[in-house]
Amino acid sequence: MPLSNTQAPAGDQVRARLAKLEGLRRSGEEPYPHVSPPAAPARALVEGFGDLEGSEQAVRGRVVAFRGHGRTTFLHLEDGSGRIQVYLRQADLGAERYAVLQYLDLGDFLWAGGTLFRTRSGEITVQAREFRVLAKALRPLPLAKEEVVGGARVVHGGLGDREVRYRRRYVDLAVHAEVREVFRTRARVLAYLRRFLDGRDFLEVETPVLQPLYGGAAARPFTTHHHALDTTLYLRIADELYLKRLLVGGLERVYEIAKDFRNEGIDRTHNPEFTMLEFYQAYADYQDMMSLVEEMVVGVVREITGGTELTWRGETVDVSPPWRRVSMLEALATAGVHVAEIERTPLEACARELGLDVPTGAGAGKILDEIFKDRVEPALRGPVFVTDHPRELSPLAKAHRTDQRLTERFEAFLFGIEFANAFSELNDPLDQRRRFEAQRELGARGDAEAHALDEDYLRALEYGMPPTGGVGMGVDRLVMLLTGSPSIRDVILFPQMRPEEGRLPDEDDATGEGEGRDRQTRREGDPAGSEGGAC
RNA sequence: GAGCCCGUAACUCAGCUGGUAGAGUAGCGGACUUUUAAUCCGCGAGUCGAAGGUUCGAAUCCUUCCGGGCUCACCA
Repeated sequence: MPLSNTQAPAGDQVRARLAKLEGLRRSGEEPYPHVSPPAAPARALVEGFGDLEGSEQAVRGRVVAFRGHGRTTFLHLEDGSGRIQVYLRQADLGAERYAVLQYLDLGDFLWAGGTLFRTRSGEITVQAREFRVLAKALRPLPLAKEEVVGGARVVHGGLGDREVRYRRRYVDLAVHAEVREVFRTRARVLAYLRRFLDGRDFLEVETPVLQPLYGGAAARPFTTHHHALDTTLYLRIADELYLKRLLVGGLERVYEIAKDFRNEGIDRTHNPEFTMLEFYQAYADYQDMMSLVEEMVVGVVREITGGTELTWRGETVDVSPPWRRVSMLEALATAGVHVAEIERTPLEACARELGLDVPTGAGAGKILDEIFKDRVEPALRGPVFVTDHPRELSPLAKAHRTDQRLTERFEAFLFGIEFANAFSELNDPLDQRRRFEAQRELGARGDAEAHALDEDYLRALEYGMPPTGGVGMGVDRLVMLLTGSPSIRDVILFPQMRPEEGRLPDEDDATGEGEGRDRQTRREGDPAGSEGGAC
């Protein structure tokens, strides 16, 4: 038994629980049975109490509160539906079974069966005739206690350290029902988006995560290597170019909910891997896509909140269509910046005047974007579509039908956060080649995020792609807004963190140095072993 | 990458201008047959993020490092 090794560093609480584990076994209670007797959801019993009072019922879940009173014990079980109280009496269970309760802890999983009743103080409760341990917990959970003070719910305890909450999400989830709720909402958002697109004849597809050439966005990629092909592969930064190849192939409406990977900084709105919804519709342009985005967003807001208002960080907006649509140049003019020419020299002068740094190697479009971000973006409370970006910034967007300096593009903002980006997709292969070449020049001048030239994509366009509207939507950001989460980390179950230095000392001890090393050796030796092995 | 802040028991935190640690919850022991932050009595629990330095003496002061948060920058 490696138990002794685990004990010392983990402290007295783990030690006590290990002792109780043995106590359970000694009393003939299997601490980790394979199955559970059937049980009802806690909420079903509470809500259906009117009809169920006095009936035999069973519940199961995690022990989240425990109050012993000598020959009586009250505890609360929490399952996926909610909480319910269980009342256990020595008189009902018999002295021998009742004594087993001393080996229970907060955090254990338990099944209990008995009569449903209401206590003197009014709480719906199962008066247990029998119980079963379903799984023993060896580490203490920082379970919160709640009290009601003057009608307000006051929570004591819980897990506050954000680092621990993100790193040990299982604890965060186990202890905070509201965190579980965020991820249920996330799932509902995803389901709604699928339903919305499926209902409009979009086909859900899957395209490569590992790509020989990355593209579809301006970003630095993660690089990896395929051994058998002996070739460099990149984790996708976007699936755009693949989806548009499908348009060439005659799939007129496609979408993908894709994990994208960008080798960039991490902050409140950026995680290195994130979920992007991209959808493309043949015979549509960016105006059509604006309408579709409006419809989609108001639909998902209705789905989640029941209304059309969204509140985030103390601000409330109404997402009912139509949203404001403002071109980049108009917005700048409104902000007092009049841009006569999209030329490098006057723009640079303008940026300098505003006290902005002009990155070396920045083209006219980039400078315009800088000015925009500084003067306009912070004031965009939304919902709003910012449209018609300069060509240079949008190498995959079709030139604007009335102004060749611009493209037919929009970015959608809510609360100043950009959550969608869309174009009338560029389907002129010759223009696309020129744009790629311009990007290559930017790259040569040191822009690490310049788009790569993708010959196969150009070849695809040369076969002919219908006029198409396309949208990329940041799902995580959308979920942030829908759940009132201030950080993207609150809507990603396991956000990227710096690796923990080594393993926890007590876990090292539990596994044993030698065993850990063994395991690694075995894994590394495996391929060689199978080559020359018994088979 | 820059600035500010944080890291003390399982959890939430206190520890002033240096004298090697405290509270509540959780845990352990005891009392208690309708409690609900149950209550009452008692007890234990900590490489004070890490390493150096100053000092007779460091959780406390200094330096560096590690990890995190916020703001900014970067990032459509």
